[in-house]
Amino acid sequence: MEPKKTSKGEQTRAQILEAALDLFRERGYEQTTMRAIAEKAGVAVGNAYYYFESKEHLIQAFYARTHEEHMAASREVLDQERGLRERLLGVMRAKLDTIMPYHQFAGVLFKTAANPASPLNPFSAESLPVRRQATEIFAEVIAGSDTRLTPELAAELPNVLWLYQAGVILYWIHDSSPGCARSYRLMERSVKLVLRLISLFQFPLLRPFLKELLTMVADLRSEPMPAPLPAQTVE
Amino acid sequence: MEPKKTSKGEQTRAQILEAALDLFRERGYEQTTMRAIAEKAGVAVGNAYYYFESKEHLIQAFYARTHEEHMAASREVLDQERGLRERLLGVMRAKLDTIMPYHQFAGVLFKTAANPASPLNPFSAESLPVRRQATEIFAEVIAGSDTRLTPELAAELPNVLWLYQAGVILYWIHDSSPGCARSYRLMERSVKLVLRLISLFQFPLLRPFLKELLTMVADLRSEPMPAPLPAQTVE
DNA sequence: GGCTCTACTTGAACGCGTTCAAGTAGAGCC
DNA sequence: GGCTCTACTTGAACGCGTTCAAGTAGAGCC
Repeated sequence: MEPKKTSKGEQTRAQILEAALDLFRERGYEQTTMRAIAEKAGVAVGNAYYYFESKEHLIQAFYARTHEEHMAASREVLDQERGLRERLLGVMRAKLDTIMPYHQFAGVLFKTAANPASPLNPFSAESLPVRRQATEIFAEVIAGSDTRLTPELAAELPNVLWLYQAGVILYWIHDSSPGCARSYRLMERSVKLVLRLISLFQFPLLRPFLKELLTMVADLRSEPMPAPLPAQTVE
Repeated sequence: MEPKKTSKGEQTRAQILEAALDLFRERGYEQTTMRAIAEKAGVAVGNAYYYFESKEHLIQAFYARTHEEHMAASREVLDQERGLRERLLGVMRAKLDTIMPYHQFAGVLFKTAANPASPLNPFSAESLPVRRQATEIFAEVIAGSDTRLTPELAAELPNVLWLYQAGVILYWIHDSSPGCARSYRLMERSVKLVLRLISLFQFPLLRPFLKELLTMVADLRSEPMPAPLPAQTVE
């Protein structure tokens, strides 16, 4: 639409981003300097800051990339499978598969992502859109399956599953078994447990318990996580 | 025992640490420079590095301090109460109470603690002693209570409770409600749920489920979390 | 009193993320 | 062709964590 305004800038932006991601892959995040990125991209250091607020913000691009890959991979699974088990398992496996190539710098990613003041923080307002999208995948896992759930459970479950997924990723980040085999095992076994839990909760006996759990979760989510503390500045 | 060897050095070390903690409280972690710490302590910058490997390592001291306070506070509760509910609630409340004064720089704490390559990481080999101690508190919560649990559950539950506690702290870190009221509410409500879960698991109906859950948890814990990835250097 | 050894201490210098004042190049208008 | 405006670009400089070569002071020994 406005090719004049963007084309040149967009190109520079892309050059910087590619240079950054290449170098991150090659030698890791910490070992990559902004000077090196600028040099590889053929621009001045200052220019990188014209396009990206900070070194951390360069990660956000990579983040988005992974997310999109996962969405695509999930779509395939969800178009194929009808069983709740297969759908959940497929989506979870797709997630691990997508992030596997980046395992070596997962730590840094997580470190910045975990900072409450960071825009990369998955609970932050800035990443709400991505979080919502990710939750929607789980909503689809449930909605498109041949298993019928009580409405209350179906309403809150996607958020719980998103949290569950975050837990698995947390384990994965710390996992250095070959090929992250332990993470895959955790994922498979815990999916089974999650499904058992879900079917258990259909028992009337457990209804009051489920109800309390769900209202708690919903209540805690109700007020969106507030903005980063003003006192705390990101470095 | 060796007062000669240590006294002078220990004193300098203490000076630096106090200066650091004071400044952290006053203006936060990021805003405090090593130069400022050194100046306040009346030593040269380089000297601070003789006693502490890095700025991050200064946090570890604070970490240890909090942990000890919590142990003391828990002991009081555990000496008083016999009910499982009261004991767990008391220990969890003590935890929040202990860390509350440091809420403002919890973010930074967590950020470094979350880095798999950091010595502060609660899963790291370096913090195993503290983790074990913390888990032992939960073991005592159970052992000293008037509630009888199946041996398998009693064996694995402390670890699960430690993880549960970590989850609550994670929420607290991101909580900016006044006085962290939401965190306290989460804690109280989730303790109730945990207790219900525990009693639910005494039903024979749920035994196989419990068994699978426990073997999974035990299995994942069995191999200790390996050393930090070699590729990943801490900045 | 001098020698040696060890535990501590210094501060200049380095590397790197980030900022900012000073450009520059092209588009649009006259 | 010149004027102006905007989008982009530059690289020197700053601040801060960290390192390191060069001390220094006291203890123990002769």
